Amino acid sequence: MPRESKRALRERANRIFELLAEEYPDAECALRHRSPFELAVATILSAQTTDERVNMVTPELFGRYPDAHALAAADLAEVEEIIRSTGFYRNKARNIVGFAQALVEEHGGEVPRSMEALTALPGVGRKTANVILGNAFGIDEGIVVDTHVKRLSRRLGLTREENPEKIERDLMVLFPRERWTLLSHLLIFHGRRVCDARRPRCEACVVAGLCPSSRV
DNA sequence: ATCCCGAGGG
DNA sequence: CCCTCTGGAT
Repeated sequence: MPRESKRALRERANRIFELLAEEYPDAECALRHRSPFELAVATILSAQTTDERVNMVTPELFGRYPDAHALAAADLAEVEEIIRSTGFYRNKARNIVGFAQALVEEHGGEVPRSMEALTALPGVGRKTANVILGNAFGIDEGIVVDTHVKRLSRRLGLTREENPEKIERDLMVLFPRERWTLLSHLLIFHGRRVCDARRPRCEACVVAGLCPSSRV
């Protein structure tokens, strides 16, 4: 069995992207809020939880603290109480209030638009910054390689690498830049709902026909 | 029992 | 590099 050509691989990869985008039309806006501020805060809260859980607390959170100035002056204990169900709530409360304070003090209350400025802010690492840049500003800086993206990329035969940075490079070559951000969301959605670590449900998978690991 | 759209700190 | 922080889903 001959190895798949680069061209064939790229075509298969982008066909997978299109099928997943069709399957999960709301993947890109699951965390999209009214302003970059809301999106950034919601993204910080989303660490180690689901979008659904974050979306349950954001109405109350942004009802009380509609902008960076309000959140910067918030009472920590109150914020903790509101976001409790998202997990890591003490860290996250400290982070989003500190984030708001940094926005006010260093960026005039606005969310900055560069990877460097974002990752300098409390609670924002590379992954969170990537999501903020992609969803709030349409800037595709890179691909977030979390455990889902890693697992699915390998199962789908998009990479043979193990190292997340090498996986990211392979994916960046395979997909046009304007698909980088959405790709992460699609693989994460699919990883949670269908292609999980324990028992992948190939019979319910829309890209099973394009997947070398599929059992069907 | 185990895993998760992570970041910060020792 | 390894640890901690948390709740919820499965």
